[in-house]
Amino acid sequence: MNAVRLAVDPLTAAQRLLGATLSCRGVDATIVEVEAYGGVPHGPWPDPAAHSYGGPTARNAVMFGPPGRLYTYRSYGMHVCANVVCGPDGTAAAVLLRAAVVAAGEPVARGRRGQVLPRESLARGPGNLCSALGITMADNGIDLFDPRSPVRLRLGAPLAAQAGPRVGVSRAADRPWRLWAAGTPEVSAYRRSPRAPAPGASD
DNA sequence: GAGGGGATTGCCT
DNA sequence: GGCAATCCCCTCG
Repeated sequence: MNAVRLAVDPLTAAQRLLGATLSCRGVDATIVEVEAYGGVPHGPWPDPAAHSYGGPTARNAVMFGPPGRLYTYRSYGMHVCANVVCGPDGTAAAVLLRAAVVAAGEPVARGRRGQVLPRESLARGPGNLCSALGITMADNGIDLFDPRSPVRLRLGAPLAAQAGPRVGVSRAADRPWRLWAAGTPEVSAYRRSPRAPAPGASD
């Protein structure tokens, strides 16, 4: 079981997910950009920007469960974003998948995106990644290492990573928990949240 | 039961 | 760079 390799802190898990292959409904994609998220204030990785910061709720319950599961949430009412749960069972942590390179099933991915796009844009951005792979809210909580699952994850040799601040978060905006594979054009553009305090302000 | 916010995206000027 | 689209979920009364 590869899930044990994710039973670690979110930043280490994020590093291990760079270069991993995600397979879903006819498309294989190599993960090239991720963001680490932690949990509750008094847990091992307090993170004010994480959905799990306020404790378990119906929405974020999967984040508190065992590693290797898929945590999906709806963003701004229209996009689905996918996370890989990490950390030991009982802790809250996850890694948001922000961009991937489509390695197989490109016509399927193009059909889902429904428009003419350059190859590197097919799964760039967390919402677009889920769209290209066909991941929906119904996939929340599934085991990514179960051969029967419609969404599968295969860990490989991690890629060389660069780090920077997370995109779009309004709290702990300067924490460098966004990792991407050096030199790939598929990584999403950096946008600071409109609600984030000025750069350099304390968490 | 109502109200507000958000780990986004693409199109507008 | 600005902004609208859109839907849970969470919080509060």
